[in-house]
Amino acid sequence: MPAIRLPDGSIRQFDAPVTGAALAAQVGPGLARAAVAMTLSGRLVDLATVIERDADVRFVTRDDPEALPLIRHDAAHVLAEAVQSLYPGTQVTIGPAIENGFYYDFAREPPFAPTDFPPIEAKMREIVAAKEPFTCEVWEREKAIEFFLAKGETYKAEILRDLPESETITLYRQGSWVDLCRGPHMRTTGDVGTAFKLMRTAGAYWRGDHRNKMLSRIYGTAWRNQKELDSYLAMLAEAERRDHRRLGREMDLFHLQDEAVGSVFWHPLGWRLYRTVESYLRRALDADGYQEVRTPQLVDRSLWEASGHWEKFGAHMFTAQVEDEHRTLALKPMNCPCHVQIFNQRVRSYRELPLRLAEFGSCHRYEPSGALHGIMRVRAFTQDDAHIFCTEDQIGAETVRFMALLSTVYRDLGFPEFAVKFADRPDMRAGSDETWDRAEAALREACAEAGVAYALNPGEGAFYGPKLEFVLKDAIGREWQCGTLQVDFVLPERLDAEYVAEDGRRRRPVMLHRAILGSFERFLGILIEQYAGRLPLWLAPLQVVVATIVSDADAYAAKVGRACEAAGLHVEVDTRNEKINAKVRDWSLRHVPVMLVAGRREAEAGTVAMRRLGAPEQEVLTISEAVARLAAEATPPDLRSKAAQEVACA
RNA sequence: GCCGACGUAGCUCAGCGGUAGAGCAACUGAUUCGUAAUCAGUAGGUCCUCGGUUCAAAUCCGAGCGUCGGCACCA
Repeated sequence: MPAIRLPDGSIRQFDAPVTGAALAAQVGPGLARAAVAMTLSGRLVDLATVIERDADVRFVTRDDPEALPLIRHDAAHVLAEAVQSLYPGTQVTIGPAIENGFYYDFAREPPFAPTDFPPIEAKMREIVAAKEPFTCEVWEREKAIEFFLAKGETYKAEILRDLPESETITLYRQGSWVDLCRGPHMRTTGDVGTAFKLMRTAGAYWRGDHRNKMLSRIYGTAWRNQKELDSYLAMLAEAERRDHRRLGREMDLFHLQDEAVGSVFWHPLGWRLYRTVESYLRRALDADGYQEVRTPQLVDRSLWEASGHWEKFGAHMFTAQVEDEHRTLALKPMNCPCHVQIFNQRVRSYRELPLRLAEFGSCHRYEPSGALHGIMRVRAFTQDDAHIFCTEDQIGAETVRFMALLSTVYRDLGFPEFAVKFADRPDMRAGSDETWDRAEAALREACAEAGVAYALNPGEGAFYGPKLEFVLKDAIGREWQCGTLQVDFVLPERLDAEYVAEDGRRRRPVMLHRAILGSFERFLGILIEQYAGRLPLWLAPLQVVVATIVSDADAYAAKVGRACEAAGLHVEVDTRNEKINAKVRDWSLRHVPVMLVAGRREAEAGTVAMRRLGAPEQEVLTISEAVARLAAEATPPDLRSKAAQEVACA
């Protein structure tokens, strides 16, 4: 007979098995009203679950953060019921809770459009108001298949057929509507509440496979209360203002146009930002034992065939024919094979390892049209690429070293936090299973040595080796792989790289492919969004605007501008015949971090009124004080300690 | 590539069969002003492209291109 321990440590003894709901009622009427689910020895289950034996039980109320996935999953069921009652003949497939909401994939021709949302949402609210109880039923597989087939639900039948033998098959009923579902659910559809909203439609392949039929997906968002929903929607609106495509235009950084799809036109200010990051990174690589190289843009197809890229990615490579030579050249889609060519130019000794070859390599890939996204997914981009040729037992030390470098760079550029994923062998791959076992084990051990915690990303490795992915998020929380570290035993073999070992025998080196930013284009897009355009002074391409209040101060403002320039600051002098209000507004909209205002008073006193972007207050300083302060702040982080030392010595 | 939405002035958008519109930006003039929009005037458009329907197309239809949101892809 169950003895049930509650979170406060108290133990309740029962003579017979008891449901969670009954237990809650016994604990107190308030809890019975608030509880929507419970954890039974750590597992989240329905309140209706019968507790048969001794267990730890904790109730989840609707206000708990843990209730959010339940609200969202229940909302997906309510959506499906609403859709099937309004559009008979629509088949249901799957409908999970996701971050911020839920979706449901339906099979229907024609697919749903946002114009269908008002009636669907209205129906959903009816279903919620009806407070239909969720009840769980255990079915036999064959019966369940028959049941769904009889309803014309072929997708559900297919899911059922593919469920492992061991799986208990459960159906959840809400009112007259039934769905195959693993659960858990809350008590009734009423627990979903009213803080939900259908957001958008999308096409999605059945089982995520492009060879399958495309289903019609409806995305929704759902929250515990209206306040949470409102703040989520406000966050999305705010994120729109941070969009790098919008900021790129507002700050005059870059543009894209139809004649060069997927290629960036960098404007002067954007290119300055690019160069600031590039210079910073080049200093970091120079200091960390890398040797920078430069390799060709156009390379004969035979090299790509040898590396295996032609077979796997040939269709996504830009090629060029040379008329009087019988050759096909490809614009390089990546740099690895070229770096191996440099390695292979002479006999290498083990003494040279690890050999780190770096390149800011300009690459072209014919990306599928639907993949393009602003400057974050483009067809022409520049990787901050490097390949480390080393021995198998140097992998750990190189990983430790790389993690230190990457962490420093990310921190300096404003990303103290980042996610790490471990992507292991994909279905389509080069190299034997034994090779993959070794490569994956080596990378796992290297992670342990470097103290890297990661999430698994199964089957997502490169075709030649497992990889770590360093993931950053954009303004609305979409994840982008930026940095990477890949362990490769395959390409050295295919491209016949070797070195002479201590014992005089020839050996294959291991190749570590690694990038920190990934591509400048993507990283700068994320950087712009991360800072919402308000870049720290050292990164801002236009750092200071000197603005006059009256034209009598024009000559003085020019002098202030020259002082800034002399200190290496990127400055512009605004002597337009506009009110200071208008100038402040104009430059604020362009996210210029500092304004130095010069009116009659400042011109007479030899001072400037310094104003930070977005801050209402000002500080009056002498020219030299203002410039010295700004110049110090505009020093890149890696040069700061050095600059401080020089000051100390002087 | 697939599903859907969208494509009108530099930007944001209105117009949805009958001679292309607004606000902001730009340009010109006046104004010399104290920290997020001074006033007035001027100029600016193969209405994405091609084809079709029609007396007449920005508007209706078709195809293409591009962008956006997803899916798939991402060396």
